[in-house]
Amino acid sequence: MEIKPVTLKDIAKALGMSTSTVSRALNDSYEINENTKKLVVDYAKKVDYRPNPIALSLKENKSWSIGVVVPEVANNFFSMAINGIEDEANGCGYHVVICQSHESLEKETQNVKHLATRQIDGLLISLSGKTTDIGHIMHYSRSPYSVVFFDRVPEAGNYHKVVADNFKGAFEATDYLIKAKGITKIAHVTSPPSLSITRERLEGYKAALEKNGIAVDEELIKYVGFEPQDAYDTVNKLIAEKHPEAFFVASDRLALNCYEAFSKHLHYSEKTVPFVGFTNLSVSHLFNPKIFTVVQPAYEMGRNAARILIDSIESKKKVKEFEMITLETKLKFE
Amino acid sequence: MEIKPVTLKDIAKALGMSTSTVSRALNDSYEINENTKKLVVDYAKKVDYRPNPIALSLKENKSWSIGVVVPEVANNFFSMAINGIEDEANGCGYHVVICQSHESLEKETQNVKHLATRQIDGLLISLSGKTTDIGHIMHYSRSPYSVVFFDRVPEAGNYHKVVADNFKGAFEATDYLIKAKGITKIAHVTSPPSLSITRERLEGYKAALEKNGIAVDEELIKYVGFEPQDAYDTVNKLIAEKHPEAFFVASDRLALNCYEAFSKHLHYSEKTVPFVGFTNLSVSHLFNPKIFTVVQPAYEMGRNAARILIDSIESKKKVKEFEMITLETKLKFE
DNA sequence: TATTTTTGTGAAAACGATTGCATAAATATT
DNA sequence: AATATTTATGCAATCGTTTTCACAAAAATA
Repeated sequence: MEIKPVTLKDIAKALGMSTSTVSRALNDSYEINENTKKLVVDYAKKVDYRPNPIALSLKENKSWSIGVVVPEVANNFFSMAINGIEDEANGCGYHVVICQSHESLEKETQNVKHLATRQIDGLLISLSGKTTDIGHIMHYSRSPYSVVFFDRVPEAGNYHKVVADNFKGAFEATDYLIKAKGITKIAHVTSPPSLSITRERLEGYKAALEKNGIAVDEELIKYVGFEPQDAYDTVNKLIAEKHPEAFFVASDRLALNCYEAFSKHLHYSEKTVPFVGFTNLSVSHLFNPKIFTVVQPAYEMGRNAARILIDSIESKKKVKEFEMITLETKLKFE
Repeated sequence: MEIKPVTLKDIAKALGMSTSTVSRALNDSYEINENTKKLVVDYAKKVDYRPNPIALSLKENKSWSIGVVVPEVANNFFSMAINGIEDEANGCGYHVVICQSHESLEKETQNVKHLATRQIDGLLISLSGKTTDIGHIMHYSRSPYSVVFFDRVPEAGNYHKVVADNFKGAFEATDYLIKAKGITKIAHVTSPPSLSITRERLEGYKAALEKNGIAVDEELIKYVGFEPQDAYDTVNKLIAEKHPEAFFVASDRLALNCYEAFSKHLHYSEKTVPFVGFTNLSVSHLFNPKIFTVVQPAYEMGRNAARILIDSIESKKKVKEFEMITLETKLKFE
């Protein structure tokens, strides 16, 4: 049953013309006689001719595919972001190749190299937790304009970036705990300080404390790696040693791990110790004890990142500029 | 900074030989002199030569990519399955192109056609909720051996398939409710009957009832569409009219929607009315009231499906056979 | 009617790789 | 020394398109 696709040559032979004529007819070239055109177009439709995109790619040096590197796919934030990326890219005729760095720099480097070899037209990337510099990424990209960083972005340098307003989101969450709940001793559990999101959210947290005249207690701030056990231990230790009046956990996966430990301390969770997480879990409102969330516009971030990338790929302009988009987070505190 | 990749021709020119020699040297052909080989290989490494996969694809009529069509990416089961697919495929040098049908037959047809046009070497697909026949899928595939169905598979016909043991999973869950909890009035809320998973899980549910000498009450069995509101209404109605002693919801997304309505009926959920869902939510154990789950081996299903597909693509054998793999589910009832 | 212009078409090169075939040079065999 | 064989390399075709160039035939102009 192996079906062999129809080629230009097949059509040319069947119609007794040259491939050039057929090609031009299908591309509606002005040079081709209307009758010939109609003949070709009708026949092509009849045999369900579809141009071989691989041949086109070779000719045009364009793969019509964009690469995506994220730490994990099975993560609410990233799967929703990928959703947005797919929608935007597919709508523009691109397809999307996804790779996972699993928070490893080596894997991330491999991914980027593999994608480059695959002739992607551009790259969307959210950095791994171990990444501190982006030489390996820029080295394999066609140009600095064919890379868009999202969520976890490099600090310095001119690049396309799409991020959530992490500072503001963290500020508002913290401010709310202080203002509405009258809480001052808020633990902040966060990801490695190498990540942009870590620093920005921490700054938001600190700013809210300071604005409300509360001294920052460094012992309430904990950096945690990506092992679930680290999260459990950290929460248990915080509870034992510091008795925080609220928890604010700064990233998606981390929040769930911390929550797990938190929810086991019944004397804590059953009292009104609010638990806030920067997370995109769609079912957070079903948790009990309650989990308050700072929600990132994941889908929109993905969609915007893809939009910028495609614009940049397709722009013929010599003089380009880097775009930076910051999207608002939303408190889900009901 | 636009970097142009090094080609065979570039190397040939630089080294004053023909592209054929360079190609053969890099492919370690026995015909090439060892000195020449070394010269070429060293130079290639120096300039970071990487063969253009698009040119290779064109030559070999092989894209080294496989297509995946699922109803939704942002769904625990599917994102974990995709995880398995990616791992297996990437390990074998393939990349993966993902499309979402959003439970629509039209979208599914578009996706399959688009992927076919993209020259994919094979297809992994989990059918949309509206799909009742697979003509549109087989029409666009290279051969029936280059398609693997997983999770939601067509009933009849010889095809590659990877599924969970839905019957057994549903049977065990139901049997447990009866045996361990002494419950007889169990509501079964499920997806459209066109889906294989719906029918198999329903059969498991019924078989467990019958084995325990409980008559099947058709009014306790509800088919629900994909709108969240349908799920809410169904649960509310069931509670109002039938007062079930337990809920068993047969699919991932559906279970969460039903649970949402269920958890609002405090007089219900606070009593010991068990809620069971066929779901892969990683955080189900954090829910309160408790949610019991029948967990599918999503990662393994994806991995196996990709494995079968790639074996089938790469097998040179003329005589092939269809593979059917059934993996065990796991009760998370602690 | 002779010349120019327009119109429509085909041959061939290009994209980057592989590979069957031809062939020159080096070596082995008689 | 003459022939046969091996070794190492290059030429050219191929995969499916697009596109430049060339060039007939037809139409328009002189």
